[in-house]
Amino acid sequence: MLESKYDAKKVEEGKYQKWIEKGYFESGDLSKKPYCLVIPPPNVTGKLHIGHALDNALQDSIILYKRMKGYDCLWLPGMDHAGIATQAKVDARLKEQGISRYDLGREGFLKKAWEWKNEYADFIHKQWAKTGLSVDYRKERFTLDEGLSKAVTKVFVDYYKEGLIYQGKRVINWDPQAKTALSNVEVIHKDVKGKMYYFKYHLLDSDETFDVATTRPETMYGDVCVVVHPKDEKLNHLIGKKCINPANGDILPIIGDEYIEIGFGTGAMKCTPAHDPNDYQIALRHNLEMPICMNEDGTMNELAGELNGLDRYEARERTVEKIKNLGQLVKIEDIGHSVGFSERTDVMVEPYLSKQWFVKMKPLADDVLNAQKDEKTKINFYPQRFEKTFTQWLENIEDWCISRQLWWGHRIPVWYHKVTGEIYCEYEPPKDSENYIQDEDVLDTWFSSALWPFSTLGWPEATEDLNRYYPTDCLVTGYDIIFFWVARMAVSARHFTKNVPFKDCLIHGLVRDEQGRKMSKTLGNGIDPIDIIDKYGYDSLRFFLTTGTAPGYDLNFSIEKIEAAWNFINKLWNATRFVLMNKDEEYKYEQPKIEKETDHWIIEKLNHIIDQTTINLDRYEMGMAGNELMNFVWNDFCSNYIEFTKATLTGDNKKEKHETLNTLIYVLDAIVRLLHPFIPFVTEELYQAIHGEEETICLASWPTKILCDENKAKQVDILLEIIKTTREIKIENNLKPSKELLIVIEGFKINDDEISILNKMCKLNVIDKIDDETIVRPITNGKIYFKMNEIVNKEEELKKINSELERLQSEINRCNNILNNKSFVEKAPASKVEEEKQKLINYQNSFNTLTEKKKEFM
RNA sequence: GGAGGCUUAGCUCAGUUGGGAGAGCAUCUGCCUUACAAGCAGAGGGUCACAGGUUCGAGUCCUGUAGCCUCCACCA
Repeated sequence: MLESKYDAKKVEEGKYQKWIEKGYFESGDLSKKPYCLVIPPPNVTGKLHIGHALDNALQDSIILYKRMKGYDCLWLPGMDHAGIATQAKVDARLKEQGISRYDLGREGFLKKAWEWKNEYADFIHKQWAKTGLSVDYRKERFTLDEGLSKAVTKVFVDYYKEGLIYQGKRVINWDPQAKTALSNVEVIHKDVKGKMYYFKYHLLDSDETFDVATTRPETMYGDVCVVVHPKDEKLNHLIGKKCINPANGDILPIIGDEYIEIGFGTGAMKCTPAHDPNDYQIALRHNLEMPICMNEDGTMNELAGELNGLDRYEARERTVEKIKNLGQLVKIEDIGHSVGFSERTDVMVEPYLSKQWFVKMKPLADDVLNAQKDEKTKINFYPQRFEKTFTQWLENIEDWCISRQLWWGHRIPVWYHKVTGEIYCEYEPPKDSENYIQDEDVLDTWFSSALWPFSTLGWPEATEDLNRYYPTDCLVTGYDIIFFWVARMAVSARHFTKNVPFKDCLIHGLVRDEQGRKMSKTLGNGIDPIDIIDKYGYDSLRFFLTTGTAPGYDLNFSIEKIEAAWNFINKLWNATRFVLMNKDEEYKYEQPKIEKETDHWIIEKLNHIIDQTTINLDRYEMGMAGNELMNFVWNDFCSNYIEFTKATLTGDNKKEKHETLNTLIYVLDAIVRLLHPFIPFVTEELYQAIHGEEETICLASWPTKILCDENKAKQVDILLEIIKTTREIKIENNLKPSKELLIVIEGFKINDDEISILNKMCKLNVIDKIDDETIVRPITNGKIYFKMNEIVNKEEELKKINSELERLQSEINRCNNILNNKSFVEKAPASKVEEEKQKLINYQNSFNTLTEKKKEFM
């Protein structure tokens, strides 16, 4: 017997271990159609947050649903080494111990990093277990696995040989804390308050001066010229002349370039090719020097003279001071501008000239864009609008800087000949390795993630898994990593597998806090999913996460809604408890016969909800599916159907009672299965309560419909009208709910079953004739007379009748208007016209009923 | 500068081929009724941001306006 309250802790304990032991989540049943998801691999940097919980819950719901639908489901788990993020964490840990990675050396550091990885992988596994992830652990992968590393090497070498990877000296985004290059997407632009410094520049051998503005005076030590627009009438006379850099007294040529916008700022711009991408382009055009004035850690180098070794921000202040002392500081303006920060370390990114490896993205992106134009070769985005985000990024794509000056990651498979400097780039290291030095850098972590859907299945080997499960069916991820990951997977999959990496891409939003703010460490408003699970259970959290919002939109965390989910589960729990406690020793479940009208009614509702849930899950509308299910369970099943059955369950007829139980259990079982993708743990508990502990819902199939008679079902809708009307009458007339009312029904043939239901549900009995005080209420195709022993408050009743008549009149007018509208009758679908006609008849009936009654009060 | 989104009941939000506005929470009234008081039975509450248009019919499609939000790109 189930306890009277749902206890999530008890329910969820131990189930996952059992499921895993029994191998319920293992793929490979070749008799079924394959279905495959690969998990977006979490970084081995820390605990999983609520965003992971959302992402995983959605995937698990899809997988559970598909498994019940009879697919051979592979949900492939794995983790990402997360190069820069993990290295930063390990660095921080070492720092606590008073050592730096340089003390350990590359090998020693990597050992520490693997220790870190194992520790956090363990942590992540525990969290996955708490959230019931139905993944196939036999297929688990890690991005630094041998197989995946092989895939990475192949991709690099092939790209290189095809001329799609090249090495080049460029101004890239430099993270001075991690001391590595970054790609464009790893730079977060934030609006910050800054200062614009205006300096007076002197011409060489002349008294003439002009002003130059900059936000970064510290880069002046890397300036090579001053640029004006050749058509700028105020300034173009300076072209060809020379001026003096106020920061260090260098002589700078003044050149003309159309990059400058006339009228913007002072019209003259200082040019620092090694520390600004635009200046770099100018320098290329004019064949200028590109001196670097900073070190890798963001301090100044010897070019800065006496400021050598100072941090870039301090150097800025000192430089301004210096120029001020020269009397050449014109003004300082407070401005707001956008500055790039490193996504991982959050330090200000320094544009920095350096030699890096790049992927030529344009031709690769074009292949994806072309494939996207064809229904047969495209990725389907849910919601669709994200396709535009995806394609627009690909259309404007820039080359991808893939080398990172880190140790934790896939080492670049490039060797330089010690003597000739010749590049060796092959799948295997050079045989005469003593003559070569391998490139020190590793690859961007996203380089390996970009291969995830196929490298995890064994590519480049032609494995059975790859053959069977690729392309994968769906990828579930947040909109925040469409550029980082989704687009790059699409690119590498198109190039190397000539296919999509996944057929569908379900995009979800972020989980925000109750006020709709982004969760962040600085705000301290993050929600640890484990805390919620401990308090309410995973099922409540999951129901909230999967049904709390429409696809693609952010979800505000809401403890209220978690509680609402808990309440719902508790409701389901108690409904099950009620059904099961009515079983007696002689009872044995049999397929229900569906004879009573109420049985037809609930089966019809069940059929409908099976259809709806299926449709909604097929298009990833978990929110709609969940809400409709909840309404069905709560209203149709609990409030109505269970209440209907009480009439027979409390009676003496055992056979009838058992038949009722058959239907109850039949519907309940279907409900539990329909809800399994949403609330996996409690549905297992209830499933076993129904079928016995040796059974498991993990192997159950998706419910199917059975026949029922819609006309019989419709009778029950009228019965519900009677019940509702009666309850209203009681409240309106201050009658105790327990008081029995006697009624006469016209226009509706009621049977004995229904009479006992009425009596049970609203203390109502049907008689043949009433001749004293009555109230009349219309129902569909008929009316009810209520026998009132107390004297009816005629005034009140008349008021009610009048207002109801008014309402009916306006409804009648509305129907008439529509039906008299020729265009409507001609153009609207016949069913719609018929519907309106039927409504009109009902309204008129009701109107007549009340008009008649009104006369009695006049 | 480019793109996308939002504006619906007091609050948080659903509303998918256009066919009479929904949920949860909150509020009010009445109930311990053989599961559930974290419950049950009722009730109130919305010119669906604004203005046009298409249509027999618009919360839903189109155009414009206003406010808010997000992403991308950015000028020293």
